[in-house]
Amino acid sequence: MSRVQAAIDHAENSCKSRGVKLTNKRRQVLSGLLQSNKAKSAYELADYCRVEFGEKLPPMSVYRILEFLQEERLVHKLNLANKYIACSHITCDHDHGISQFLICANCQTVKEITVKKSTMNTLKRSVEGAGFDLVSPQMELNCLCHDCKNKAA
Amino acid sequence: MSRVQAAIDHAENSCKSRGVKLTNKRRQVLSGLLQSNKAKSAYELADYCRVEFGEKLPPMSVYRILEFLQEERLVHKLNLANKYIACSHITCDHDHGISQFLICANCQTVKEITVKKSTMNTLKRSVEGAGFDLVSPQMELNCLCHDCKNKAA
DNA sequence: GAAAAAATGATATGGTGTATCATCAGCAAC
DNA sequence: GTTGCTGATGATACACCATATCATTTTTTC
Repeated sequence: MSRVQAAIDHAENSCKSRGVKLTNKRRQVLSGLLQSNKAKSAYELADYCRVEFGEKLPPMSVYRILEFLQEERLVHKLNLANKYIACSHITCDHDHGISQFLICANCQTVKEITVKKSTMNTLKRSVEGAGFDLVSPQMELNCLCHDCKNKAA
Repeated sequence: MSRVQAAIDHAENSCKSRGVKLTNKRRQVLSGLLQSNKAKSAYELADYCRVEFGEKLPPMSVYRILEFLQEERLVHKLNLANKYIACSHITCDHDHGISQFLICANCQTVKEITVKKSTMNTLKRSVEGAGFDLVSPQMELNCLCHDCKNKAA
């Protein structure tokens, strides 16, 4: 079974146990995100569903579906790029920690890494010292992946 | 002399020594950013100039001016909010270090803090371990300032 | 199978940003 | 001083991301 199929199956179970439905369109959008490790925009996902499944899916619906998938913690929104990506921990059962996203500014490849609690605590203290609280510990970092770096050289 | 005026004078000198011109409109846009500690969009700055100076300033020009101000390191773009803010180190002569921006998700107030080199190096190593390079060490953190936190409570 | 709820479609619109071409202001050289 | 160059600004059009609103379809529930 493919990695994508495994993740979708897992998402299916997760939704069932939470009493919500992973409909066909939702599954299609999710598969569009799983099928690559690049961040995709809502409009790109609409295109993907049209091309791949012959479904006409208006952008509005994609946004609603993405919102649903975020609530179910299956998808992250990358505010830095206005794009979306599948959570890399879909197939984990345990609640995962704090995510940082490394976004390649050239090819949009995204890698999700987790931070050490101690580093996060240091950061939190420093933010609170400045009179602020972290709303979301999610950090997005503008990067260049080594593939693109090598091609550029 | 006001804090804003001092910063503008300093920017004026800096531009002169770099052989570029801080024109009237550029000065107005910069003052719009200096005059508050909130991040502002290009369109908000256009409005500010219209109201404050009676200048009709098309958004296009604002973007060009912001680009110029960024090149002169007088202004930062906050990609997380699609807004702009004056560099808090305009009046420093020395080259300043790595900036983190704490952005209040509620009121848009921004605080620019600098990170310890050691923390940044830890982060850099962890990013490189994942096969990426940091393009810009600028980090933007989604926060809630204590003012807004207290009001909400 | 009718009423209620959830999901999706259709249309319009707003915010951010860029591409392109035209115009204007300052300044150098003659 | 006017010709021509360069940098700065204006005007128009458009692309992309996102939301508001109302209509329609599908699914549950009783």
